[in-house]
Amino acid sequence: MDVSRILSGLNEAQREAVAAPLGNQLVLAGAGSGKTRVLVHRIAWLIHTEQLSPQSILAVTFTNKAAREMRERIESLLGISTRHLWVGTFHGIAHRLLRTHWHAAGLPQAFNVLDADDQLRLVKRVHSELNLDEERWPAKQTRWFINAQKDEGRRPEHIEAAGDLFLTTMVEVYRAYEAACARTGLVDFAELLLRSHELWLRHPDLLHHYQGRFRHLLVDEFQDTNAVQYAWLRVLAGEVLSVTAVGDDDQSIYGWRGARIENIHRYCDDFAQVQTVRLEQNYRSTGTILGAANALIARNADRLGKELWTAGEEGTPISLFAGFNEQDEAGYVIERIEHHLNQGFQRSDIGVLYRSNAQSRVLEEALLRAAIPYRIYGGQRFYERLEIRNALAYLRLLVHRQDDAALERVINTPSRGVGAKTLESLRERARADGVPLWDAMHTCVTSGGLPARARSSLAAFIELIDDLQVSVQGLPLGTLVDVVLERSGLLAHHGAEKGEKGQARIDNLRELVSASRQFDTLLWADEEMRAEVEGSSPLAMFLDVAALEAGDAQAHEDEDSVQLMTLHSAKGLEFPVVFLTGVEEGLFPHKMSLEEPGRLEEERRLCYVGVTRAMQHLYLTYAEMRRLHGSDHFHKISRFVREIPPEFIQEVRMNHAVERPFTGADSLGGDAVYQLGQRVRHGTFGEGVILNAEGAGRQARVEVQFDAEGSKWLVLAYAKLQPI
DNA sequence: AAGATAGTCGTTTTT
DNA sequence: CGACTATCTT
Repeated sequence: MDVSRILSGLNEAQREAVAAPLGNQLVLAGAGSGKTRVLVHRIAWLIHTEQLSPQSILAVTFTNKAAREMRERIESLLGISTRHLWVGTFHGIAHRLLRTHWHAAGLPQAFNVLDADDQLRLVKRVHSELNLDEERWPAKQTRWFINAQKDEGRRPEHIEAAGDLFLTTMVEVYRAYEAACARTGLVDFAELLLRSHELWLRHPDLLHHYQGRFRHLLVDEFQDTNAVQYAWLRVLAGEVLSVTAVGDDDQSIYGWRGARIENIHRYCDDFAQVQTVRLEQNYRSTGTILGAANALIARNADRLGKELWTAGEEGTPISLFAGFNEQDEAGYVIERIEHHLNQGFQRSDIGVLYRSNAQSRVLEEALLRAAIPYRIYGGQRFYERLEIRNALAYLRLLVHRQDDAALERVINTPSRGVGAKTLESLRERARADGVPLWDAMHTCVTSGGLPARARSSLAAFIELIDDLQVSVQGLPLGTLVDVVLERSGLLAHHGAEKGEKGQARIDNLRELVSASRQFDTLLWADEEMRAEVEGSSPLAMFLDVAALEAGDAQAHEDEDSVQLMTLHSAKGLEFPVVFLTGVEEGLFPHKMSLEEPGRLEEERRLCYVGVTRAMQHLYLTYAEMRRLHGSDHFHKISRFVREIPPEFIQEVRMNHAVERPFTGADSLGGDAVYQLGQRVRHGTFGEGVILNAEGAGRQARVEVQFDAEGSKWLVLAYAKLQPI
């Protein structure tokens, strides 16, 4: 492969970034400017032209998906295996380091990763041990506090809390929580980062080893790094390694969970001779969409400054639609979706975006009614499902008996007569002896202090786990998981759930078996990975994958479908047609963000992200009246819409497609002619008068002012109205 | 130990 | 309004 291939097809700025001499570089990559492409080609360039060996490159991303994509693209560009290249998420890399250097990091070899759900349970337990009132001290708040502290790199002893009841209490819980984690060998997500940072600081020999191994570090989505991640990177780079930071300050939308946009500025100060390259040519959107995006983001202060441009078409104006209410808004979205589908777009070419998840329902219902297949992002993911978490808990116990979080989850699932009281005495025993629950359980069984029945239940549980461990010895991973599901009684337990739930749970558990089998196959096909199993086991490695990667929300759904998601999850994606719904003051920008200017700017960046997802057609829609939390809200149009110059926007006429008089189904299933002002009778609501109408055919709806019930929007096809 | 019921709360989310 | 939880009931 020759060098020209690495540079061909790149624009001047991209080429500059890719072919820069080895050194510190900041790539400010605007939306749709070919950021991933530059990263991938940069790595190829370093290997090819700077003669860096693949193992001397470390590339860090935020999501597993991004890491996977980068790996795949490097492989296809260079035609080499990326096995020796370190590409992964911050958490994944930190985890790998801790697994390798567990001893130096002060962890038990078999430590388990604690996910958000188990973390909350643990916090609750610590709360009750400290006799904190759940009312006054919500566990979620404490979890948030602990994670925020860890994200900032602070241990309890770093927090100045004197005289402040809130802080003193939080620090006390933080301490007790840490002690519980240490006792039971559990490491939460933030801890992975914090501890591997401390690993660098406390073991200069290890740090030097890695500084010798790596030559260059690349970080994607730099604007999303938090304080620990930045510190980790800074220490690792030291004075010897160079760093490519790629990011876009205008797309920083995770400030609320610790991301520090300032890290981009700090990078320029802290690292020597940073060369900055701006990628401003956009290959995604029309001139109109970019004009709107540029104008919008220009309202933010303290930007590094960037203006997107395109060599392409101006395109069509942005459509702005005002609905009466959210149903009306959804009706318009459906109508336009159908229009674009008729034009020849695929359903997957269409993205429907919203600020908060609660908004998805009305849209879903409308899509369902119109029989348009859709896919909704977000929601519960595979490894987060109850039955899967239960199964993983059994597996975790097999690997690591000290895992209290796992033990608590399954000791009585399925129920085997270990109730709340027994569990409470177990916890007390564990607390008194300063040991994990498993050990306390042994003590209780042998030395008494419990009713005979509870003792035999516990003994049976111990035997179950120990027996499982023995009988599972030497089995291939898939079979092992299968046996555990069967013998633990989980399969029967979940299968017995009524309705379709039971079957769905069984299906998911079967899916887990096949996922583990697949993982096993992959593992044994790979020399390198097999080497890593030394000192570990396929099961332990599978559990790590499950902990660090939540999996997809929907099981392989491959039907062409319209894509529904929040603005946050839309980052990094693009669609020929985009609907940005609910552009209303209070909703977007969200009312919680209105007070602090900083948060409002983040909302604006979120809007910028939304607008720049669109390639050809962008729709902004809002509802004049919206039912939220059971009451009506009358929102004004979002300020963000006003911030877009009017020349880019075309207001769509309200009451579109209304035909008056118009026809629709009547109570006998035939067609009837209706008019505004006409009196009608409804089966349940009684008599009323038609005030308003919109849509046509199956979608035709009318607003009826009922004499007794007030006014309601009804779909003619279902309402079975009788003209009077 | 399941099932019913009352009470609460209501951005955004990855790892 | 409706999803989720905690608590009470059988």
